[in-house]
Amino acid sequence: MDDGATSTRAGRPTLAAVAARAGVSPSTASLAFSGTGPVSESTRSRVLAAAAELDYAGPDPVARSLRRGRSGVVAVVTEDRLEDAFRDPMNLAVLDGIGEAFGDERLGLLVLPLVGHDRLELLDSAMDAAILLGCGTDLVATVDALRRRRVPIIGIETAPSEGVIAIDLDNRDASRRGAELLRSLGHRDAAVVALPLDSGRERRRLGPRESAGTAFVAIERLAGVRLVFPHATGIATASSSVADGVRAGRALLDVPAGDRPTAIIAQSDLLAAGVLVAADELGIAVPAQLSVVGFDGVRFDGSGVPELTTLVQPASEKGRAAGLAVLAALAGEAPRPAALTSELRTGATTGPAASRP
Amino acid sequence: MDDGATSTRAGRPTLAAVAARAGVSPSTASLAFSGTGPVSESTRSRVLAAAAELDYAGPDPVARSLRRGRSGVVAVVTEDRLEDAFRDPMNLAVLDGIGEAFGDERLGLLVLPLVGHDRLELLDSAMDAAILLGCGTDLVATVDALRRRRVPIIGIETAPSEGVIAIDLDNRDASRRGAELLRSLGHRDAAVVALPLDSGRERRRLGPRESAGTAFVAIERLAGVRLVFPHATGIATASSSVADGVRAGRALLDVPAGDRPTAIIAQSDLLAAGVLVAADELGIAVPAQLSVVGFDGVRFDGSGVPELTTLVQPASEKGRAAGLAVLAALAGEAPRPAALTSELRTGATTGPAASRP
DNA sequence: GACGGGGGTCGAATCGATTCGATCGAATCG
DNA sequence: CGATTCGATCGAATCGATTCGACCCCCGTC
Repeated sequence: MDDGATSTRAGRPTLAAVAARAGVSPSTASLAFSGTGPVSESTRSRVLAAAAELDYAGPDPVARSLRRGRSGVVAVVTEDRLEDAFRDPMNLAVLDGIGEAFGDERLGLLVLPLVGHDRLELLDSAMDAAILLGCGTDLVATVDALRRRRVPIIGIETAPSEGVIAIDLDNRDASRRGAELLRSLGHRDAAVVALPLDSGRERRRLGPRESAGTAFVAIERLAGVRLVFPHATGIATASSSVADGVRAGRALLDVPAGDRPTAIIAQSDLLAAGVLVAADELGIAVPAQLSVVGFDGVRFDGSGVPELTTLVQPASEKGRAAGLAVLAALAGEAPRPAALTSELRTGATTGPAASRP
Repeated sequence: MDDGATSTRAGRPTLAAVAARAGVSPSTASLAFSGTGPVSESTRSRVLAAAAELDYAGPDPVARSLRRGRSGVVAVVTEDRLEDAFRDPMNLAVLDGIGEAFGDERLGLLVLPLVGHDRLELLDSAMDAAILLGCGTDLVATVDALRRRRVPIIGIETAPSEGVIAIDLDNRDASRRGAELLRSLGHRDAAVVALPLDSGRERRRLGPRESAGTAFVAIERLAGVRLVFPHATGIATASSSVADGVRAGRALLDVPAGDRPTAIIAQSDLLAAGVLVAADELGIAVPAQLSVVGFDGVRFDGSGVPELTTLVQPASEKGRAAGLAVLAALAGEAPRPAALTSELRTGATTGPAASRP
């Protein structure tokens, strides 16, 4: 049986061994470690001494989890490669908020990028709860798999789904407010630079209507814009990054001046920053000739990006809400969903529409 | 016993229940799921049908781990808050490299930020191996705790330590080469903008000698520079970010022209980018009046940062090497350390030393 | 027709702890 | 002084699977 592959555990002392050495029963030794229940001080120190002699690291987490029915692990499920998922500063803030909410609870974060062909098999890890972070595409399959595991599921900005505790953001309404600002400044229309719309992640023109079931956030934000500019069109990017923003910006702006939009609504600040770079390249003045609205409220301090007009979203609040929802679910309390709101911050990238030449 | 806190598991069917329903023994049902061993096609489908009827999600990962002695989880230990650790693009690339190396092995990444007062308790999670990512400060305590767990430990750019499989980078030599480029361009000295030096993370002047036992990478890179410019001094930043680079840059450059360094060696590209911003603010021309060297080889595409002269490090290679080291250790093979090298890439931010006025 | 072999199935031990109820001695109280 | 209670400890069941060896039956072979 010892094929060398089990070497991980070779020679690891067990609680029983420690108990034997200390001259107590395993149950008492367990009590001494967990701190629960009454154990005399002398016994406790005898057990700890025996543990030290054997170089015992404490109760095996796996065995403990089995017995307790808790693993102390919360999965963060994302549909991106890690590199992409965490390049988005908003996701990082969310992660941080989660950790903050956990506080003293000893919960580890298991990051599960559902990418590749055997995607769902990764969900075969021990977990006490799952947080869906950047999930839009295969939500149904993922949620089903998790539901079968009887694990609380928290969805951050996911399409509503039975049994998923929702942490929502007012994506649609916030986008509408951004668009309204532009309209009030005299803009008659706006082009959209959208977040990735489907799992394919290819860059493409936005159609007149985008089907749901793809990236929920992108769809919602687009819908908000179209409440104000019904014919708004634009480009769906391959990722939320400055580089893709530059590409989209060039595609929209590097055209005869008459065809050029007077305003661009980017669905993230990284994309907006890219659009600004593209405008700069092409000699288009912002906000004199072009207004740009972002989304997120990323801090670009010191990196030369002008202060964006953008919708500031409470990203770490999202994480905190998700973390609290996990704790509540784990405590057997009622589901604790949350709905957060974004705030329009007027920066230096929006201004009155230029009169068309 | 059912205090509501165990609700996670309430009503979850077990393999035994599935077996009973399918009219087979638990052992056979197990075989049907694991695919190991001989099971007739009819039996297998009967078991799977029973599982579907009971909405059984497959064998409990915790119980399986206990029996198998493998949890399928690899811990990534960092000494930063997640937000800070992952803001560094190099760490992201490493993470991605790890995932890439794992390939088809179903291994999840458990992210453990060792921060806060009860730091080490987080290591009480199930794990098959641990990768030390941004660890410099409390290496000894961390390594001890992991060693007691009898878990393979992979250290990425950590100070050498017994029992830690090292994935190293030529930090010292690479920095030396960067400094030599500057010397060959006529620079007589260079100021250093260093990565954080201690866990305190406060910004401060570099002393003439920095003690080891703190951030290993920063020390090594500094030592490399001092092989060429023995009296090099500068500023230790609070974090590797553009914003902190700007602050450090201002502190070094906003002085009477005679006191101003002709060259700055930043220990990361983010810091270097910040220095460039500071120089721009102060009207200092790069590279005419100031040469700047970075480290990492971050791609700033499209964000207006000029092409840095920098030491391009193979970040995802580091991750891949770490991942392979994990796999080797898990397979019971001999330790597989790695030593990677960086390459000097000459960009547009270095030039001949300006003759002092 | 007896025997060997192999595929399919099952029993039972095991992984390493936790925890409930029982036990036992000592201290408290009436 | 006997009864009661409380604190400390122990035994044994349990968590949910995996896996080794045994067993059985059917088939092919000599």
